[in-house]
Amino acid sequence: MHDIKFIRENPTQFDAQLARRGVAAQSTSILALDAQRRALQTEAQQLLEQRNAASKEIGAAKAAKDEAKAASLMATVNALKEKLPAIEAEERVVATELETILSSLPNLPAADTPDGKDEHDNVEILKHGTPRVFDFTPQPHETLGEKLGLLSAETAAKLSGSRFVVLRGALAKLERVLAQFMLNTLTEQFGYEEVSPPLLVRDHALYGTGQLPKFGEDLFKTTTDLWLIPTAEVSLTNLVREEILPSPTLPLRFTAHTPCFRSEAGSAGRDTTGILRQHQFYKVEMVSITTPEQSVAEHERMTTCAETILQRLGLPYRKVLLCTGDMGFCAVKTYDLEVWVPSQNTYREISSCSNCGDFQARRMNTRFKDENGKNQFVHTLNGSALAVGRTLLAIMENYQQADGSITIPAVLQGAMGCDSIKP
RNA sequence: GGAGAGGUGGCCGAGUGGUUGAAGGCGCACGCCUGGAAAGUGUGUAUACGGGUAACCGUAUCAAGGGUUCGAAUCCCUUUCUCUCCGCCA
Repeated sequence: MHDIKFIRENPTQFDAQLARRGVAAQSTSILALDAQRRALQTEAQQLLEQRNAASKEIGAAKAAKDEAKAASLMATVNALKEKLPAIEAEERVVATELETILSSLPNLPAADTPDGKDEHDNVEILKHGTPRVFDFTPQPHETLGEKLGLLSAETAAKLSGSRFVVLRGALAKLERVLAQFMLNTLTEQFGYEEVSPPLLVRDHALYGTGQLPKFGEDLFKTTTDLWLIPTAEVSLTNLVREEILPSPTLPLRFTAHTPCFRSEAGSAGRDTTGILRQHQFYKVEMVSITTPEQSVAEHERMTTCAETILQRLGLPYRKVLLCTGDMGFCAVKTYDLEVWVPSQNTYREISSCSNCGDFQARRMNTRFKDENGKNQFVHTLNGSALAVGRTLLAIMENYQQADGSITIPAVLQGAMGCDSIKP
């Protein structure tokens, strides 16, 4: 949600920033609506002021048993009341219109977010690790999994249709062990609080984190009007909705391991095999709630947390700064981490860490008390550490052997109780 | 799912139609008192929006949204949340 005061004071800058995201100039129409709304509000308030004053006098007159005076005052108030409803109704209409526009515009990009049209204009920050040179043709993970008899899209399709898989045995365990490793790293070394949140949420929670009202078609909705979360970002960020936090408690750092549910409307035909793009997948999510001063540093820290996990798993990755055209709706600035996928001979997204500034905080009405005792909106950040399914896939492919077995990364061998998954 | 009771300021709590943004208490801030502290004592202590250069003024807010009324924390309706009992249940 945008700050109408900011738009009033910086209309040109507002339009210029939106233009960087490919959105047409809005400030003129927004400010016209805003002016109209304020004029109507003032008018309505003046009428109410008169009504309130007269009503008080009626009370006094009645107390003094001056019925004649009371009756004449009532008549004047009745006259005022004829005008009021129309003005109030008009104000509501204008306010709703303004709200609709403001809530459907994406956040303004940070100064250091590069301009660009789509993912091709993203800027690579670094590469970590060297993709392994295979002395055989690396197999895609779904082939490896099927040959091991531990992964089946066909079986899942019988239950649930496309974009689901069934994992079994050592692969199912590896998925669990991976999530555990991620959670332990975040809680034991990086100060995150582990949370087990609801997976079903109301629409106002999704509005708070920006999925609604614009992106409802990407979500699954239940028959009781609850929605399945597309990411734990929704649950974790909304933990502080409508709260006024004491500033010494910031930053708050939450992590959760949850299933995520996405309809993948609009991605028909893309990544149709394997576990890269599923209707349901596990993800370990990080969310930070900070002051405005803290958020830039927190964003770097958060991204480092995700990188640390990739490094410990020995997975080659690159870090990319998203351009304005590829960034999510709420984000000011986003780093993506892309893991090396041998079968595709390319890097694929495995984590996305975003600073949302006060954009979600405005929607959730989450504030903190600053040193002067003033309420200010917090900044919110979220990132994956990591998408568990994609990490599993990356391990399978990067650690595969010529015989179709999969070596277990050293940090997981203890928890797995073995050093490889063999046919 | 059935029956009932409730949701008032940072917290507790009064208040069933008329200067109630809301008594009283706690907490907090500042002052007095004190050698210092405690106790005591005085004053102050919400948020949002609109108007105004400003001091300040206005409007709204007693879970949320509607309604009745000249006037609603108080009456009515809807929604929501909490609690108790019963039923069902991992």
